[in-house]
Amino acid sequence: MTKSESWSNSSENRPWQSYNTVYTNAKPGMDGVDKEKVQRVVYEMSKGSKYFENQERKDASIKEKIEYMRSQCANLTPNHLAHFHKIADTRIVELEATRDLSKIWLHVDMDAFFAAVETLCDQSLKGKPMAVGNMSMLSTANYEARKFGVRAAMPGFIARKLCPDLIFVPVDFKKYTHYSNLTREVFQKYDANFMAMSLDEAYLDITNICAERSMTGEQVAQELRETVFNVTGLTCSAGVAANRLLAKVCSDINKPNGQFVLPNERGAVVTFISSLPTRKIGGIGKVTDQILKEVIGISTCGELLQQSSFLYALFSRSSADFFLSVGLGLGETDTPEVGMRKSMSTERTFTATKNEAFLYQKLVDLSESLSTDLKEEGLSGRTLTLKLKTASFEVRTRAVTLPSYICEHEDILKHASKLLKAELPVSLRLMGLRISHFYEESNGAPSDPKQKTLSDFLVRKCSGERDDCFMSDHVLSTNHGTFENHESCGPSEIGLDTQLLGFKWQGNSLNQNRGGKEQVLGCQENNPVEHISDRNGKGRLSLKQHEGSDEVGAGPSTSEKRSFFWMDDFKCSICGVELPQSFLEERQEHSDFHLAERLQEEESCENLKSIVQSQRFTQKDQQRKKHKSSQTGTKHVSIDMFFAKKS
Amino acid sequence: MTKSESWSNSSENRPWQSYNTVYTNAKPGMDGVDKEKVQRVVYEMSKGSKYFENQERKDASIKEKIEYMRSQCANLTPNHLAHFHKIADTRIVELEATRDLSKIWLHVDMDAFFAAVETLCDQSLKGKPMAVGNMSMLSTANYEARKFGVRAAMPGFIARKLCPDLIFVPVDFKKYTHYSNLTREVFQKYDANFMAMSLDEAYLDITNICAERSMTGEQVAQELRETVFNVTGLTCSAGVAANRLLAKVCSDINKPNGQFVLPNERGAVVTFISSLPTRKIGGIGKVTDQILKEVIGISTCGELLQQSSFLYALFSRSSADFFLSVGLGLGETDTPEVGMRKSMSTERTFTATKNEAFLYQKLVDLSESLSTDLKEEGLSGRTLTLKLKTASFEVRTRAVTLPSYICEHEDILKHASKLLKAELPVSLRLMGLRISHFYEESNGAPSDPKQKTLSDFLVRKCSGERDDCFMSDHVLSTNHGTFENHESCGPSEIGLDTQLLGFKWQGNSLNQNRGGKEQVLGCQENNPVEHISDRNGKGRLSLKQHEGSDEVGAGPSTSEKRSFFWMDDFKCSICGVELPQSFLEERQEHSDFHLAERLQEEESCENLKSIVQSQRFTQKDQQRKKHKSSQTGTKHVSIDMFFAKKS
DNA sequence: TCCCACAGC
DNA sequence: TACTGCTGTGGGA
DNA sequence: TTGCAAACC
DNA sequence: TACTGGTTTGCAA
Ligand SMILES: Nc1ncnc2c1ncn2[C@H]1C[C@H](O)[C@@H](COP(=O)(O)OP(=O)(O)OP(=O)(O)O)O1
Ligand SMILES: Nc1ncnc2c1ncn2[C@H]1C[C@H](O)[C@@H](COP(=O)(O)OP(=O)(O)OP(=O)(O)O)O1
Ligand SMILES: [Mg+2]
Ligand SMILES: [Mg+2]
Ligand SMILES: [Mg+2]
Ligand SMILES: [Mg+2]
Repeated sequence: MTKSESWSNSSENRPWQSYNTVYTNAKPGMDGVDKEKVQRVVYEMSKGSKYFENQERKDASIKEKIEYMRSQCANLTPNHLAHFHKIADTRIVELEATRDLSKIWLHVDMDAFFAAVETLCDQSLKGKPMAVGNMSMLSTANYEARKFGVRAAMPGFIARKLCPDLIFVPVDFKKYTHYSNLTREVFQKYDANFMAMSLDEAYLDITNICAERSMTGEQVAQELRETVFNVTGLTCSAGVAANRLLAKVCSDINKPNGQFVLPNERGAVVTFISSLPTRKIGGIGKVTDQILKEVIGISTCGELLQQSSFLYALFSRSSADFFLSVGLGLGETDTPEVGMRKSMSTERTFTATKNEAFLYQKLVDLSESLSTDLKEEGLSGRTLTLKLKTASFEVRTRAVTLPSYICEHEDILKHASKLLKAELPVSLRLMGLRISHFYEESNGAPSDPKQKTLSDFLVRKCSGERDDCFMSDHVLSTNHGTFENHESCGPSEIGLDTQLLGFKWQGNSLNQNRGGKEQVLGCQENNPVEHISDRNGKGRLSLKQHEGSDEVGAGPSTSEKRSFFWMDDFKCSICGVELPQSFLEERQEHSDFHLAERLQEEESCENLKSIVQSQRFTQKDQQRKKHKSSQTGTKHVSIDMFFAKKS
Repeated sequence: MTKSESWSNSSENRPWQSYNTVYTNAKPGMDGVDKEKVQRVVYEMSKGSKYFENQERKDASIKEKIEYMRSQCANLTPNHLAHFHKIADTRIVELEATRDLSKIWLHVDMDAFFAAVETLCDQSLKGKPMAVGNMSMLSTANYEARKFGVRAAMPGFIARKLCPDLIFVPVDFKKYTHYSNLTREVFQKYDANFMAMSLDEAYLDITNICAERSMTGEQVAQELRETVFNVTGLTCSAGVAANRLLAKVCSDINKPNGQFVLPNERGAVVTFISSLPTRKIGGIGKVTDQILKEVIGISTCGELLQQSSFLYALFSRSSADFFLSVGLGLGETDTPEVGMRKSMSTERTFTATKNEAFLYQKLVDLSESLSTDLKEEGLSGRTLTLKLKTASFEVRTRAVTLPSYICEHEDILKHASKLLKAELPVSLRLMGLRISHFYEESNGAPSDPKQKTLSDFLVRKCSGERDDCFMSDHVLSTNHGTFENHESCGPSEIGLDTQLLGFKWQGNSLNQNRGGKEQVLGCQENNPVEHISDRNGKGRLSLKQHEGSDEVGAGPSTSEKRSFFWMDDFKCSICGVELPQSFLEERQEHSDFHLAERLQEEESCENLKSIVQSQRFTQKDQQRKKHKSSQTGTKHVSIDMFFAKKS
C-alpha cells in the first residue's frame, strides 16, 4: 500500500467507511454493486440525523463490549484455555454423535417476494428498478433495484438517491398473503407438515417424497420450483441439505431462481461449512458477526471450530454450543410440534411529539387495534408491554403483569395509560403495545361442556316459533350425531336482515388426526353475528358480534366478549373466514368488498362455502439452541354458513 | 415594446405565464415578491402532474364559458342593452335608498394566524421563514416566508423550492382553538354579539361601544388590537367601515399589525370602492374576477357600476344585484340571527387506488368519524353525500335523501356503500362523507316534557337508597325552583368508579336574554357518562355514554344515542367540555391527557368548574345575496359537575 | 333533489 | 413522492 | 418478571 | 421531510 493509498483510506477522509449501516449481509443480486458508493451515499444521507446519532451511540456501545471481551481474552491464562479447550473437545464429540444425515430438508424462499408479486399484478413494472414501500421505509426491492444497492430495510429517500428512477409501490399484504397461500398449496404436496417460516419461505422434509418417488433432492427441488412458478408465475430458490440450518444457507446460494444441493455426506458438509462466512448462518447477525471477527478473529464457520475454546471462554454455554454445532455443519432434522403464539403486538411511528393529548389518543388507537386483533384469535393475556421510541430513537419498554387475563381495549388502555404516564413528559416517535402470557387451556382437556353446537341452536330455533331459518342443502352430521331438522327450514335470502348463525365445516387435520370429520359450530341464540366485513382490508372477512353478547366458547373469566370457539380440544377462531375465489367468480364478482357488501346487504346465496384459515401457532426452531423463529402454517377447512332472518 | 420583448413574452417561450395558479389574490406581505419567478417555479413543479392536467382541463372549461359569454355580449342588440340599462338604473336607485351609514362595523383578522401561534409556542421560529403544514399542503406561512412567495394552500414541496430554508410545522388545531378563544374573550367586550367567521377573524358592531365610550372607530380598533396583543401576544389587523363588506376589505389594507378606517361618508365610500379591484371583494374569487375582466373588461368595483347593463345581461338577477351593490359600496349592516349548521362532513386524501377493500375500509373509517362528530353535536340528518376525487383530480358527489334521520355509523356506512358501489370500479385519491338536512326541532316549541333535569335526578337519587352522590358546594336553582337536597349528599371522591351524572351551569346569553339564569341538566338515571376523554386530540373532552342508553334530550325517533340536551328552546351539546387552565394549574398539571386520565382513574376533585363551549350555529351572511358564509361563535358558560360512585 | 363549480379560511 | 379539510352558496338540470 | 438488544422477514 | 412492523429469543438484573 502506497502512502497516498494509506492517506486516502484513512477514515478521517472517508468518514462513511466507519458508519455501520444495517446493510451488512450480502444480499443476493448485489454482486456488481459499487459498495463504496452505496456506503458513501447512505452515510451522506444519514449524517447529522437523529437516527444517525443513535446509530453512533449503539455502535460505540458495541465497540465497548468488544473491547471488554478482548480484555477478557487477553486475561485468559494457559490454564483457562486448557480448561475451555477440553470442554470444547468433549462437546465436539458429543455433537458429532448427534449428526443425522438420514433426512433430506429443502428450504424454499421466494425471490424478491413482495416486489415479484407487485410486478405480477402490474406488468409495466417488469424490468424496471422497483421497491415496495415508501419514502420512509422499503420492505424489499427487485433485483434491478438491487444493482443500485437498494434493498429491504432501507429508507426510500436514500434508495432514491442511489437510484433516481426507482419506482415505489406501496405495500399490500393482501396480495402477498394470496400468493403465499398459493405457494403453500404446492409445498403441501411435498410435505404435508411443511414449516412455513414467513409469507415467502418454508422448510420441507422431503425425505419421504424422495423415497416414495425415487427422486433426488435436486429433482424434487427442480419440480417444486417449476410447480410454484406454474401456479403463481413467481420464481423461488431452494436449498437442499441434511438439516434445516444448512438447507437455509443453500437456498440463498443460487438466488434468484436457482437451487443448490449439499449432499448428505459428512465430508461434503464439513468442506462446505468450513469456508462459509459466519454471517450467512441464520442467527448470526450483524453484531454477533462483528464480535466474532473483532474479538476472536473468526469470519468463517470453520474458524468457529478452530477457536472453540475462546467461544466457551467468552460466551454462554448455550451460545458456544450453538457456534460449535454451526462449525460442524449440524442443524435440526426433526419436525417440531406446532407451538402456540406467545405474544401479539401493534406499534406505530409518527412524527416525534411530546403532546400528551396526541400520545394518549395514539394509545387509544393502539389499544383498540390490539384488542381487535386479540379477539380475532380469541386470545387474552396477562402481561402488557408498552413500547416507546424517543425522538432520539432510544427504545424503551415498560410492562405490567396482571392478576387476570385481558383483551378488552378499555382494560388495555387503562393499564397502558398508567405505564405511559409514568414516563411523561417525553418526546416520542413511536408507541407500541404488546400482550403476552396468554391464557392457556388446560392441556388435553375434554371438550368444553359449555360448547354450543349448531345442532343445539338449530333444534332450539327450528322447533320453536320461527320458520325463517334456513341453511345450505347439505346434510349435517355433527359429533353429536347427524342433524336432520334442516329440511324443515325453508331456504331464504341473505339480505340486510340476515344474521349469521353458525358454521358447519369439513375439516382436515390441524395438528391431530381429525381430518374428514365434520364439525359444527353454532353461535349462541343471543349471540348472533352482527356484521361481516373485511375490517382490516387484509382480505379476510371477520365477524363482529353484538357487544355484550355471551361467549361462544370457554375463555378466561375476565374476558367477556370472545370470538373463538372450541371443537373438542381444538381451539378455533371464529374469524378469518375467507370466501373462495370460485364463489366470487361464479357471481362475476371479484372483490372482497363486493362480497362483504353482499353479505351485509342484498345478494342471495344458498350454498355458501368458505374457508377457515385457522391458526397454526409458533413453533420452536432449534436453529440455535433456545433460539426460536415463528411459523405460521395454513390448512383449509371448507365450511357452510347458516343464516336466519333478523327478528 | 420591441420585437424581442414581444418574442420573449410570448407564452410559447414562457409557458408558465399561462398556467393559472390558485395563488391569484394578492396576499398581504407579498409585495416585494418576484412574481415571475414564483409563477415559473410553481409551473415547473406542477407541470406534467395529474394535478396540473386537471387544472388545465378546468382552465379550458372556464375559457370556454368566457367565450360563450362573450358571444352573448356580442349578440346584444341596442334594444337589449337599453332594457338592461333601465333595469340597472332602477336597481341602483333602489339600492342607494338602502344605504345605511349609521352603523360602525369592525372586521378583525389575526396576522398569519396558525404561524403566529406556532411562533408564540416556539420562539426559536421567530424571524425565520416558516409554514404550517407538511410537504403536501400548507395551511399558512409567516410573513418571512411570504417574501419568497410561499403562502396558504401551496403544497409544501413547491414552497420548499421557493424557499429552501423554509421550516415546516405540523398543524395543531388545539393550539389555534385556544388562542382563538382568547381573542374572542376580547372581542366580546366590544360586541357581545360579535360574529366569528373563523378561528382568526370576526365582525364586531362597534356602534354602541363608540357611542357609550365616546370613541372613534379608529380608537376602538387601536384599543382592541392592543388588548388582543396583550392577552395573546399575537398581532391582528382591523378594518372599520359602515358595513361588513367594506370593513373586511379594510382589514386587509394595512396588514399585518395595522388598521384602516373608512369614514362613514358616502363620498369617501364611493371614492374608496371605485378604484378597488373587484378581486378584493369577498365573494368575488379567481374565476368570477377572470370572467368580469375577460368578458366585460371590468377590473375595479367602479367599473361594476359603469358596466351594470352588461351585468344584468350576463348574470342572474341576484348576482347582478350583488355586483351592483358592491359597486355602490353597500353591504350588510345588521347582525343576523345565529343560524343552525347545515351540514357536517369529513373527507380524507390518500394515495390513489382502485383497491376496493381499501376503499371500503376508508368508507368505514369515514362513517365512524362522521357519526362520532354528529353525536358530539347531537345531530342527525337525512341526506348523505358521498364525495369522490378520482386519481385525475376530478371531483364527484353522489347523494341520497332518506326517509329517516340517521347518525349511526352503521346507517351511514350502509348507504355510503351503496353510493360507492355504483361508482366502481374507479381509482380514487379522496373520499368524503357529508350529512345534511338535519333534524330540526319544531320552532319555538315549549321545553320538552321528556327533559330530565338534575333536580329530577338528584331528588330520585338522594331521597333513595344511595348516599354516595355528591356535588359542588353551590346552591342549585333550576328553572323549576331552587333545589335544596344537595346538602344531604356527602362529598366523595372521583375515581375509577365515578360516573358523571349531571351539570349545573350559570349561562349567559346565547341568542336570547337568558344571561345569568342558572340552568341544570341531569343525565337520566340509566344514562350515566361512561368515559371522559379527549377522543380526537383536539383538546376538547367529550363524554361517552353507555351504548343503548336512552336519550337525554328529545331527538328524532330514528336516532337512539344522543349527546345533546335541551334547555327550554335552546339546544345544547353535552360535549365540548373543556376544563379551564386555572384548574389545571391549581394541580400543577398541564395537559388534557393528565386531566382525562385523572377523571377516568384516580384524582379526587370536589369543586370542579368547567366551561361548556356551546354551539353557535351557522348563520346567513348577506355579503352577497343568498351567499352564505359560516359562522361559529363561542360563549362561555360556567358549570359544575356532579358525580356519583358507580354502583 | 342532485350535482357541479366557486368561494373563503 | 407529495396539490387539504370543512362549510356554505348559486345555478342548471 | 422486567428491560434491552439482537435477529429474521 | 422522511430510518418499519410483527414476533421470537438470549441474557442480565
Ligand atoms: N426488514 C424488513 N421489513 C419489513 N418487511 C420485510 C423486511 N425484509 C423482508 N421483508 C418482507 C419483504 C420481502 O419480500 C419478504 C421476504 O423477505 P426475504 O425473503 O428476506 O427477501 P425477498 O424475498 O424480498 O428477496 P430474496 O429472498 O430474493 O432475497 O419479507
Ligand atoms: N386554504 C386553506 N386551507 C386550510 N387552512 C387555511 C387555508 N387558508 C387559511 N387557513 C387557516 C390558516 C390561517 O392561519 C387561518 C386564517 O386564515 P387567513 O386569515 O386567511 O390567513 P392568515 O391569518 O394565516 O394570514 P393573514 O390573515 O395575515 O393574511 O386559517
Ligand atoms: Mg425471499
Ligand atoms: Mg424469506
Ligand atoms: Mg388572518
Ligand atoms: Mg382570516
